[in-house]
Amino acid sequence: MNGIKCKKLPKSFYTRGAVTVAKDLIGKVLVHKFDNKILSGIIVETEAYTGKNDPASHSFIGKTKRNGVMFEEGGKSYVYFTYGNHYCFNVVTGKKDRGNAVLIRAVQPLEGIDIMRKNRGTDDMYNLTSGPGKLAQALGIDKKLYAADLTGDIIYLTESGNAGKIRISRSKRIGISKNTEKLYRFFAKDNPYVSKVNIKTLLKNDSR
DNA sequence: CTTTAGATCGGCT
DNA sequence: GCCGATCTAAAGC
Repeated sequence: MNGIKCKKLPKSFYTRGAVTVAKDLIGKVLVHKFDNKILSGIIVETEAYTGKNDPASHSFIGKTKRNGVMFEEGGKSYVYFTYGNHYCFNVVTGKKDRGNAVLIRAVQPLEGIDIMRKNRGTDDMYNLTSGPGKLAQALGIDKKLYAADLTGDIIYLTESGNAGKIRISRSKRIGISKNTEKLYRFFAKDNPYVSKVNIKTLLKNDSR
């Protein structure tokens, strides 16, 4: 039972382009009902991936078994497993067959913080959800949520009361090697729960 | 404090 | 076989 304004985001929120949705997602709340408990966090960092125009996107190469849900209409979840250890959570956006998605890179823990600590095996608040692999682990997100309906009751996103107060910055994306010039990363300025970025990562993208 | 290397596995270029 | 929309631990300065 989350107190204040918790209006679920409608389907129409998701059927727009990935870049627009990525920006609008900053300050929204990600909710997962896990083991009959509510786990939630305020989204503070996202990245847009725009399908066939975007060599960095998983959907760039066309539809495969792995990325299939990216080609559905916006409003589903795309969860993928990478580097042998990590799940990452994405929101599918745009119209059918566009292959657009937004990677949720960091959230600020809101509800169920004790469970998140247990899931992550640390008590450090700033290390619970400050990265795409970390937040998936903290919120208990895995392959079972692949293609889940984001307007359903298991995993969904809501409005929050104070979204208007957040200042949004943008930058190049992190951890990719193609199409690195695009400013498709959005994050809440000066928020300590944003993923820790080594300046050199951005410089490295820059110089090559 | 900064930097590097290793872990680890599913999907495919 | 190869590589990745990452994270962590441990070595280096």
